[in-house]
Amino acid sequence: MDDRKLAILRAIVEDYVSTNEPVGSKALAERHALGVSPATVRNDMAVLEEQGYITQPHTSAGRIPTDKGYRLFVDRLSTIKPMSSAERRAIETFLAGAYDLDDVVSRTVRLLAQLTRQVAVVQYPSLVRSSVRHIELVPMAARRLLLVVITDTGRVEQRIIETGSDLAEDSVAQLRALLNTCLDGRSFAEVPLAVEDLPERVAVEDRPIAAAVLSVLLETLVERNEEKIVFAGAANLAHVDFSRSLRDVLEALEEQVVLMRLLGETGDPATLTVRIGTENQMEGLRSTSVVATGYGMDGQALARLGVLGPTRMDYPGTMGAVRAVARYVGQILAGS
Amino acid sequence: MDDRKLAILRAIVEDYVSTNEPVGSKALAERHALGVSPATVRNDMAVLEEQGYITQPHTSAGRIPTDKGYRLFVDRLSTIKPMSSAERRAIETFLAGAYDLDDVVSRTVRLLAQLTRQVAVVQYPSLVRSSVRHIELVPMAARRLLLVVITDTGRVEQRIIETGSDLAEDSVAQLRALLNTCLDGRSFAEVPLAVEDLPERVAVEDRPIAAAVLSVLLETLVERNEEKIVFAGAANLAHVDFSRSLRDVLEALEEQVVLMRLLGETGDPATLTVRIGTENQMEGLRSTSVVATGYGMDGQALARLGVLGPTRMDYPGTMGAVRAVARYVGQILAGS
DNA sequence: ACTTGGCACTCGTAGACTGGGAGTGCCAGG
DNA sequence: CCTGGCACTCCCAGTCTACGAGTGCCAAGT
Repeated sequence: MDDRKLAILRAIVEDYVSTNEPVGSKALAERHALGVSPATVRNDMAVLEEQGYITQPHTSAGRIPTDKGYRLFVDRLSTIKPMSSAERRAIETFLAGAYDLDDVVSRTVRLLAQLTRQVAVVQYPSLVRSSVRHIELVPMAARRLLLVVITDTGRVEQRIIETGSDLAEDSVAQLRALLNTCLDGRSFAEVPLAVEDLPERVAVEDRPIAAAVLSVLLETLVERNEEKIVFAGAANLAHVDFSRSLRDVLEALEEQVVLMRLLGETGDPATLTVRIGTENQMEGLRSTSVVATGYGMDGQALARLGVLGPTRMDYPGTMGAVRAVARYVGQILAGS
Repeated sequence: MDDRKLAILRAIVEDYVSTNEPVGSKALAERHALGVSPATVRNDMAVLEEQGYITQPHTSAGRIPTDKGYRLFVDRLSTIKPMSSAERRAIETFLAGAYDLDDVVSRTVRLLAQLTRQVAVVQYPSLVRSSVRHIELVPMAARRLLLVVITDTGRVEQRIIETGSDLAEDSVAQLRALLNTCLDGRSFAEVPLAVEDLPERVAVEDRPIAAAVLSVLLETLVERNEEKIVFAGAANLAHVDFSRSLRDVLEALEEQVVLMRLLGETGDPATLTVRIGTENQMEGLRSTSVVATGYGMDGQALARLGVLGPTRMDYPGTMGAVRAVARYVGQILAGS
C-alpha cells in the first residue's frame, strides 16, 4: 500500500467528515497539497475502490469511505486528538461539582454528549468489583423490608423484600448487625462465601427471614444484576441524516440490553475501542460507530462509557474526548 | 354553535387523526352518516374556519383542525376512552412485577410509552409529601460521610457530606441515632422544625459535623431538590413528521427543567389535563400536545405523569391510557 | 513505469412545464 | 336552509431538459 494512497484515503475521510459530501479527485488535489494532478489521484482512487476502502454512491459522483476505509483510517492514519487545556479545565470543573454518584454519572453523560455532539452512553460503575460499605435493613410494613446496600463507590442499591412472616424489631436489628459484621469491607465476590453459615447464627424463629434477606442480597450483588446504563444527547441524532434508520437507533438506545452489548462487545475492557458500522452486530446500528473505553479508579476498569454516532464521525476528536472524560471520571470516583 | 357543526368538527378531528391527511367535504359526507350533502358540509366548514377551529394548509386542500379545534374537541366532543379489560390486566401485571421504586417508575414510563405509542414522561414521587422512614450515616473516608435518607414511598436519597474535621465512629453513631429518633415518621415539611435544636443535643466537639450534616439534610429534603424525571419512547417521535422541529423536541426532553414545567404548568395537580400546541409555553414544543395527570397513593397526588405527542394525536385513547396507568401506579405505590 | 492532460461518457440534480384531480367558493333553484 | 352545478385554484406527480461534477480511459510526456 502506497504512501500516497494512504494520504489520499486520509484526505478523503477528513474531507468527507467535514463536508458530508462525496469528495472528487479535483477538489481533493486542490485542497490538500498532494503534489500530483487530479488524474493521478483518480488512478489511486480507482485502486482504493478496488480494494474496498472507498466507494461511490453513484457513478459520476465523488468517493466516500467504506467501513473498511474508516477502519484503516482509525488504525493507521489518525492519532487521538488531545483536548485543549481549556477543554480539560472545563471537564474537570464540571465533573468536580457533582455531589453523589448519580450526579457524577448524569453529569458525565451530558458532558460527553456535548463535547462530541453525539449520543453519549455511560454505564454505572459495576457492582462486581465493588465492596460492601454498609448494609441497612428498614422495616416498611408488617411483612416488608427494604434492603439498602451501600458500596465503596458510593452507589446505593435498594430492594424490597417480602418476608413470609411478621417481623420483630429485634430480629431485624440483630440481622442487620450480623450482616454488617460479616460483610463490611468485603468485595462482592466474597459475599456468597461470607454469608454461607449466617442462617445458623440467628435464632431459629428468625431463619426464614434471614433466608429471604440473603436470597435477595445475593441476587442483588452477585448476579451482577441490571448494570444500569444511561444515555444522553439523542437530539444530536436529529441533525444527522439517518434516513429511515433513525427510529431503529432510538429504539436501540432505549434497550438496556442493547446498550450493554454496545459498550461491552469488545475484547479488552480497559482500552479505547472503536467499532465501525457493520462491525456492530446489532441490527439497526449498522450505520453507526461506537467509540468506547473503560473507566474506573486506580487504573482498574469499573465500567465503560462511550459515544455513538454516524460512521461519518470525527474519530480523532471523539476518541480524544472519550479518553479525557474517562480519565477525569476515574479521578473523581477515586476522590469520592 | 350548531349541533351539526360540532359533529362535523368531531368528524374532521377523527378522520385527520387517523389518516394524517386534510379531510375534504366529500369524503367527510360519505364516511360519516351526516345526512347532508357535501355542499352543506362545505358551508359549515367555511363557518368553522371563520371561527378559527379548522384551517386549510393550502387553498384547495381539505381542512385540518387548529389548536383551538382540538381544544373544543377535547373539552366537549370526546369522552375519555376506557381501557379494555385485557389492557387493564396487562397494565396491572406488568407493574406488579416491579421490585423497587426505581423499577416501578421505569416500568411505568416504558409501559405508558408503549400503550400510547408516544413519548411518556414520569416524575418520581415528590419528596415534599413523603415522610422519613429511616436515616443512615455511613463513613466513606476520613472526612467524608454518605447520608442516605429512606422515605416511606421507598425512595432512597443519597448525598455525600464533606465534614470539616475527622470523624469518630462514636460521633457518627450518636448522630445517626439522634437523627432517627428525631425524624422517624416525620413528614419532610416537619423536618426543619424537628431538627432545630439538634446541634445543642450533641457533644460540643461534634457540633461542626452535626451542622454539616444538617445543612445537607435540609438541602436534600426541603429544597424539594431535583424532582427527578424520566422519559421513554423517544423512538415514537421518529415516526411522526416533525419536519425541522424534531431536534427541538428531543432537546426539550433532555432538559429536566423543561420536563418539570411540561408536567407541572397546570392548575390542579391531581386531575387529568391536556395542553395543546401553542398552549404550551415552551419554545420548540409548539406543535406538541401534553396529556398529564397526577398520581399517588390514597388519592393525594405525589407527582405527575403523562405523555407528549404531536397535536394530531388520539386524545380519547391517550387520555384513557394516562388515567389508567396513573391509577394503577398509585395502587402499586400504596401497596409497597 | 509512472504521471499527466484531454476527452467522451455517465448520471444525479435542479428547474420548467404539464395534466389531472381534489377540493373549494359561489350561485341559483328547490 | 339545503343542494347540485360550475368555474376556479393549486398541489402533486410525472416528464423533459440542460447542466455540471466526476469518472474512466487513452495517448503522450518525463
